[in-house]
Amino acid sequence: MTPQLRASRSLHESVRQELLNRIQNGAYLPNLPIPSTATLSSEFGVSPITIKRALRDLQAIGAVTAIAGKGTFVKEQRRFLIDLSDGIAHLETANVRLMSIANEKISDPAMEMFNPPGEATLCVRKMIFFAGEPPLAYDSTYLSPDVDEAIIDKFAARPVTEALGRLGIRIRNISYLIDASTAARKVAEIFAIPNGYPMLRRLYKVTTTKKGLTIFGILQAPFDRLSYSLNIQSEN
Amino acid sequence: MTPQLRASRSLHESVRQELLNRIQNGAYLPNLPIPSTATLSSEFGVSPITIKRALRDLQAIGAVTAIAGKGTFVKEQRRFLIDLSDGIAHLETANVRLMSIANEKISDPAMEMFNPPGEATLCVRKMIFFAGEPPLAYDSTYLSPDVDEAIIDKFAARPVTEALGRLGIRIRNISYLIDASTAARKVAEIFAIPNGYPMLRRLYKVTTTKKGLTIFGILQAPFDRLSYSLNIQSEN
DNA sequence: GAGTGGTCTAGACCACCCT
DNA sequence: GGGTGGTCTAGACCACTCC
Repeated sequence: MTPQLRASRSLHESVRQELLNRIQNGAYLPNLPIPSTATLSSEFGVSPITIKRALRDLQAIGAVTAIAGKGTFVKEQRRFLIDLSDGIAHLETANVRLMSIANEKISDPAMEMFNPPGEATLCVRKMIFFAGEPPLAYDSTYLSPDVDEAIIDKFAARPVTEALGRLGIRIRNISYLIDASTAARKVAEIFAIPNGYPMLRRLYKVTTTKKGLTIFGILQAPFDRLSYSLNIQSEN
Repeated sequence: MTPQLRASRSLHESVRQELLNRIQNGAYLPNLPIPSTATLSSEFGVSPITIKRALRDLQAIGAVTAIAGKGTFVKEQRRFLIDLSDGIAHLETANVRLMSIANEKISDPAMEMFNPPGEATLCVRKMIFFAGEPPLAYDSTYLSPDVDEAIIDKFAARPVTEALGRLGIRIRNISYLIDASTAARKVAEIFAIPNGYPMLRRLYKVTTTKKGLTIFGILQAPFDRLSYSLNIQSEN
């Protein structure tokens, strides 16, 4: 019954590779549980601890989700694609859930590229998701503390570019910084992903035609939920 | 001597958080070793295994690098920034090391968005790096198998857009897909990073004015080495 | 109550580096 | 030879879910 383990530098790595193959081959199906740690332990003839180690690595790369008391489930892979070719991240059909509004300084070091204001800003944090699906992204928008109440309300209710559209405010320029990061504790809780899970981030600075209104922010999503496309036509 | 551990859901998480704080506070300095597992074990009053668990998590998020036989070192954080505003990833001053040239089919599922050819292509794989620095990126370029020898040579020696420039071939259109991923075994070895390490990827499709020459490829880099910027001026 | 995954510990062995 | 991190195992306890 003991399957052939791939030659590899370590046992847990071989186990991980074999389980991953089964997932990719369809031997284990999305949204269904894989055999329990105890079962796999006897099947592979290795310690339960080694199985757990392999499963933990599979969680880290987004292949499975473990729920204590229930089992370990194969994760369904479905990525949302945002096109940035016109500078706008189109999310008109998305839902928004406001998480918090607080006075806060912009602290992320990657943000320094945009020369953000040193003083405290008004930070609007929200989740972006589609009905019936796991949360897509977490957005932190930083506004000048003296903006109108009406503007804050719009940013609390809709994604950035759509909020601007509904307010009738024109965009002058958008700067993006796209990078990958690892989920901090709070973000990991929100998305129900392990601490340190890879995140795709888009930092933005939006300048508008409305005097004094410049918007900074970070939109981040688990790496297996979102990607960006971009098309550039050569001039002439 | 036992320091106060942050209230948290688990011991190894508290330890990880405390060590991360020390790194960010400058108590542990870049490129220098932190105390050994045994030392930390007695300092925190927890099992060495728990320390190892915390250190492994810190490796996974790119905070430290462990070298068996030497110690665990704080990783220096320096990210290279590529501007994509004109569609070109400028890498003129970078060095290139050819890794392999082989006939291969394009297999990455994310690539399907570009409708790549189903038949086998010529795959040129190379490292991109700056002198005296750890490798920056790993590029896989897929060419039609019937391209000229001279063209293959240029792609083996230089980054894609620069190779085209030197060949005097004009670009008609570039499509990008930017996402995050986790390092497969082979890639992890090349970069000397742990298996499953977060990677920032840029998939591309370049169409040219030269008849029949369309280039597909994937450029990937460890998440803590590279990020992309993009600036969009609003028309009118 | 039985089964699940998550955590923590103890102890052993290995490969590697440095002196 | 002594120190380092990496691996594997055994065994225990917990919180949770489902029947």
